[in-house]
Amino acid sequence: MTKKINKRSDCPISCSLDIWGNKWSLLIIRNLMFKNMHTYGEFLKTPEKIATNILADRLISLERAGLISKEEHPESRAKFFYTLTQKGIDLLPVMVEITLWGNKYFEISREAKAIVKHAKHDKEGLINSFSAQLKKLRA
Amino acid sequence: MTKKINKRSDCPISCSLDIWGNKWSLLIIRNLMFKNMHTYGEFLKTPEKIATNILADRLISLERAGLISKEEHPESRAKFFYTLTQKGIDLLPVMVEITLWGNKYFEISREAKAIVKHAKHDKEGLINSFSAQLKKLRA
DNA sequence: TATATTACTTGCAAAATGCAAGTCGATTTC
DNA sequence: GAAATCGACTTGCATTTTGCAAGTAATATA
Repeated sequence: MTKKINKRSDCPISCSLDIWGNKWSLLIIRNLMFKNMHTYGEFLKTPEKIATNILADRLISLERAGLISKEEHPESRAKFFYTLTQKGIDLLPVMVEITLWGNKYFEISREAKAIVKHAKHDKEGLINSFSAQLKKLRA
Repeated sequence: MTKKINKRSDCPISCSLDIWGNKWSLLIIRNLMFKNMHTYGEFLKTPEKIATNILADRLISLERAGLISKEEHPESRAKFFYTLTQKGIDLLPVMVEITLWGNKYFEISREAKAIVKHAKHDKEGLINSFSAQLKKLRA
């Protein structure tokens, strides 16, 4: 397991990276935030193909950092239901800006373009609407 | 040297992380963007203490990705002068949102708080003013 | 009761990161 | 103008992180 996070400095960017500055954490956040995915199995099936041990590790560290929460699945006791905490939901502006930047410099999927379009037209509205939806999941 | 980047998917977030989704790249961008640092030696002296070989590696990969540019130093032929390209400057909104998120969840430096204050008061103005300044450096 | 799902764990290989020391050309000092 | 210093790396090796493949254990389904 990845060992405890030690802050490198008191810079907000450095502190943020200490938590989610790696190849996979923000993709898990993305799945929870924009793709309506909530289970281990769904995260595994993603096109980026995260390795199962890494996924397990990242889920623990994101939970420890307070960005996500692991709860009983409403429909099956064989699964768990992961959601974003408020701290995780608060990454929405970051995720939207990354999406806009990525859109400017890469060929991206139709699905992502829909979010880009919404963001360009009404960024605040997009963030508020996703934020409201995500909060509903945390009953 | 880190090997060639291979895109994991056509998701803008995934593509972005393929370029700068690691512990150090955004800190180098931060140094160029907010701290008026432009040389190898300045990057090394940062409180986060990047290892010299990693710094060299990240500089090459950021340059290859088109986010930074390495030029002659205006004052000495013993140094090089690194600047952000437009692609790098375009990360300003991402960096500002990360800073705001970091501010919400960590104890941060006075210096960073000044940027936070400016961003909260007039985000667009902050971005435009930094953007203009950074462009001037690219003569 | 047998097979399949789901969420992991484990063992090992490969890649990335980190540390300390060394190189090499440009500048500064004596 | 030779010697020391500076600045930007490179190199070798240890540690940590990531990745792959296979296995396990608790539900759930047939």
